[in-house]
Amino acid sequence: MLTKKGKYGLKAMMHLAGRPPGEPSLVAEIAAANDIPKKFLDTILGELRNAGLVNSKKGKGGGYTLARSAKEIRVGHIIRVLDGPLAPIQCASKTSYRRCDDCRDEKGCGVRLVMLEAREAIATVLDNRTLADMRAFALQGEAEFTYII
Amino acid sequence: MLTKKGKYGLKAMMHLAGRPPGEPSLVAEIAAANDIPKKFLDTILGELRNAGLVNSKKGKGGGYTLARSAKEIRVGHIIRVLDGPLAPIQCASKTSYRRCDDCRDEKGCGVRLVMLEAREAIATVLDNRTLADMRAFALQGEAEFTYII
DNA sequence: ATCCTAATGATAAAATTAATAGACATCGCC
DNA sequence: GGCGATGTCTATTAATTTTATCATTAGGAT
Repeated sequence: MLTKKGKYGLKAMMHLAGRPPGEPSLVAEIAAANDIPKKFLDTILGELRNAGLVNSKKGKGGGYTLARSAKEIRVGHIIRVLDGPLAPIQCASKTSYRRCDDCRDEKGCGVRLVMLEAREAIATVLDNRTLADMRAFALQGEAEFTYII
Repeated sequence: MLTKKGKYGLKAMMHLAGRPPGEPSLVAEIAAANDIPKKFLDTILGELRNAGLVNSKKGKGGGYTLARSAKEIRVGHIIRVLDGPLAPIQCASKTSYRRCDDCRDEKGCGVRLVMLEAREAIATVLDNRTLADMRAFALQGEAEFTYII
């Protein structure tokens, strides 16, 4: 399960992806638009900046912008930064493997082997979907919605 | 990420799957064999029993057994019982959907749409893999291991 | 220089969830 | 009835997540 941090982060990134490139958004603005506690969002965007996914500018006319085009930002990357590894279990993670302290014989651990499959499945989705895809999905869903009305 | 509860539960189920069908295992035995705190395992097996995945018998000669054959127990089921929904976000869950309180327009929520894909990918793996598969994996990994030696 | 704006950082409080322990009840067999 | 096992209930501890408070730093405009 994603934490709220992860969810908020994704929403904030979506928000940024929806602005004309280069035009910064204020944290307060993003927070208000997405029902996110402003201060929490501050730290979230801070982490995303440290990870090189967004840029920030202080002072008047400042705010946050995407560091790259939305096409070049993968959903999996955002989630790893905010919520940690995608794998259901650390010994099945590729980007941040760690041995289980319990678990005598890792090679013969069925749990791990199944979780490797799961990790693969998750990563295949999340590392191939970009912010741009996500945004396109949203607009499409939106359109279907208004069409029905 | 799985919690320890989930991981311990899977390991315990593997343990049961490895016994001749019908022959009960003691909690103490399973706990010792897998480095699981006995009391914690008690409650885990309790939940698995309530979910109908294992049977228990008290008194001498008692213990836990699988409620069905290992081929008929899906990994996804075990995880759902112990750790909750597979979906990365509740509004993307099929078995226990819940709306996000934030999120004005669910239809047009890109995050949700991508997470629906992710959920699908995860469930495809975990709902098709059974305890028996997991055990087969383990034996195979084990074999490769000893082969290398 | 000074003032306003906005991000930054450090810290800590509150809330939630996860992980474990203990004591006692219950059940079933011999 | 006594022993060997699970079952239940409660409490405690630890870890993590979420939010709030307050002070700081940097940039731009006047």
